[in-house]
Amino acid sequence: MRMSQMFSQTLREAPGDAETTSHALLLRAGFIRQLAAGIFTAMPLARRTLTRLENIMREEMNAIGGQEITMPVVHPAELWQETERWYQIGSEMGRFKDKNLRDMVLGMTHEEVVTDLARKEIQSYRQLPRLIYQIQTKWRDDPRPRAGLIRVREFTMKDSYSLDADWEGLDKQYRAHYQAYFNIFHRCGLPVIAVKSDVGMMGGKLAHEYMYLTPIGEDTLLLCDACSYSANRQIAAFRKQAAPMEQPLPIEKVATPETKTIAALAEFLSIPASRTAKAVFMVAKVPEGQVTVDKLVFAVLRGDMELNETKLANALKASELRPAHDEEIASIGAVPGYASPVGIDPASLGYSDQTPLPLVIIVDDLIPQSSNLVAGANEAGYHLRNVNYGRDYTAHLVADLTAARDGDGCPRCGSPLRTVRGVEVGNIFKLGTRYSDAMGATFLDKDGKEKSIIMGSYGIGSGRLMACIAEEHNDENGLIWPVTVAPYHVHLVALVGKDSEETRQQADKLYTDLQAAGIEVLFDDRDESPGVKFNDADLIGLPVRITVSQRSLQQGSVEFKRRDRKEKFLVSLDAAISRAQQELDTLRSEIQAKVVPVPYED
RNA sequence: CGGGGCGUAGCGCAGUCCGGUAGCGCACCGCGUUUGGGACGCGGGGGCCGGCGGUUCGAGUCCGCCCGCCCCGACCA
Repeated sequence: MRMSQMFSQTLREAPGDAETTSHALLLRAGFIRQLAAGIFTAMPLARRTLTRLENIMREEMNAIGGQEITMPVVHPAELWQETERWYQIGSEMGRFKDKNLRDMVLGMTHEEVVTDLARKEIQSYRQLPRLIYQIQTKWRDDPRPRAGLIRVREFTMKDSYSLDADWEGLDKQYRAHYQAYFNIFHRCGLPVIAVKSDVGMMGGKLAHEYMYLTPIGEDTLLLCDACSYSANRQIAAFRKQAAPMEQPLPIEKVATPETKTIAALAEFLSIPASRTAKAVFMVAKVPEGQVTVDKLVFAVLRGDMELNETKLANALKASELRPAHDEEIASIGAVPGYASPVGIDPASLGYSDQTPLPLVIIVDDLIPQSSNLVAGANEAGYHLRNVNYGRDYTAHLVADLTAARDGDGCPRCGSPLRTVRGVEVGNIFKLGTRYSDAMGATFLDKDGKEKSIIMGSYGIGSGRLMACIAEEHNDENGLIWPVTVAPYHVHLVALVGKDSEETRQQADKLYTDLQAAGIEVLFDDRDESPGVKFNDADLIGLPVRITVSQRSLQQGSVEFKRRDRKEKFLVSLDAAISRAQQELDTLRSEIQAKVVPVPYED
């Protein structure tokens, strides 16, 4: 490609709203342009990188038996109603009506369409296992797009779906993806870790997320350096420090003026926060069939713990959670700041006039193991000492509700956990029969019985992957693309002075010869000063730069420079092509050395 | 959805407090000079100052409503 002909330009200054490195550099180097919040155009350079990423994904998917298909972006709503996700997913789903006023969905993922395909195509166990995948546009109307390509609304995803006759088959395909995904990221030069994760809106049994660790990440992960336990904070377990059980003492009401927070209460009574119980009120949307019911949730945690909303939502099977308003709290007779489960009878409350919302009382699993806690008295300015679960109150549910924190004990080995931030670049889910049951995707097994197809789904966002690679590989001058995903291999810079027609001709010839040798070249043939050309080359970040100038030609040579190194060196014109091949091969083998088997962690 | 910030030329910004015919740098076009780390001279083009409404003789500037974009949080893959 001749830069004089290229559609995109570089920018000297990044737009002011680009705050993350990858966003600013991709904009400045002319890779991406924004159309609206979370909606971007891939310009020619980005398009080439994306194609390379996607081809790596194709190779790895094909290697584990994947067959590429393309499913529609627009789906009839009926499919999503069959699985009830039409009712469970909120404003994140793009919905519209076609000209016949039929409800339609913009695909945010493709389980429904795959399951519909499977129930039509698959009749026999002889047709299983299968693995299909596509690289397709998704629309998820995220309430808050951010950081350039890291979190967007419209994006391209490689999504694959496994279909199996038995659970062993699913496990096999899941493990095949587990390694194939590491291969993909490693071949793209992106270091990642796999962590156990929440299944979220996908439903299903087990999930891992592939995390690129970076401070700009929006997920918090807990890692154990001792035993390699790793999990998203949303589901991370940890060893809770249970206090020794004591003989239950009689309840005692104490005046505790102006102690609306746990910290204030603990200080006022001179006790550790772990001797208190904390009340957290939320309103949960809980799907019941085709309707969603709002429920007031009264969650009780030990005072030194923090609520993990994902764990709470999972325990309640809630699709949405929000903090309750004070009026809602008051409606059950609790007093905000001094709320207590004591004296609130879970059985007597329900769909009554006093309580517009049905109530669910749920306690953290540490609470039944904690004796003589201080809890609210449901009266402003008063608390109760020696409150004991079971004796003084009970709950509808007991579950793990608390968020793991930095330094908490690893659930496996007890060593302190460490928190890091990460961006999720891929995920794998064991869906099981969540979709095939709902949509009647069955097959006839060997034994003549009709069974549900067992499914898995697996995704990698290509734009986010490109952004993470940009975030990882750059310096103060610009991007530094791994050779496997660089838009071109070589940046050929021609420094053509006034009286150097020969330089121009040599550069043109080298451009043609490099391409003839199968090397992809970006040729800076523009009428620009050397400074501009070198700065643009650094900004765009192709792996190898070759400079042709009168100065080097006088020695019969051209100048080579690797983008990731400082050194420059001269190579004779005759040897330029083979040296370029050699440099690229070296770069390729440096990356290939990182593509290694990764032990499976369940 | 809550909190904060910002919308003036392709990009970065000034001008808004205190109303009086819209500016700077880069980029862009033409001519000439220049060519190893963001050159120089001369001459040019480009703006419904986010939108609508109001106040005023007069609004980029004051008032109201709306929209868009960014950041933090909630949420989410």
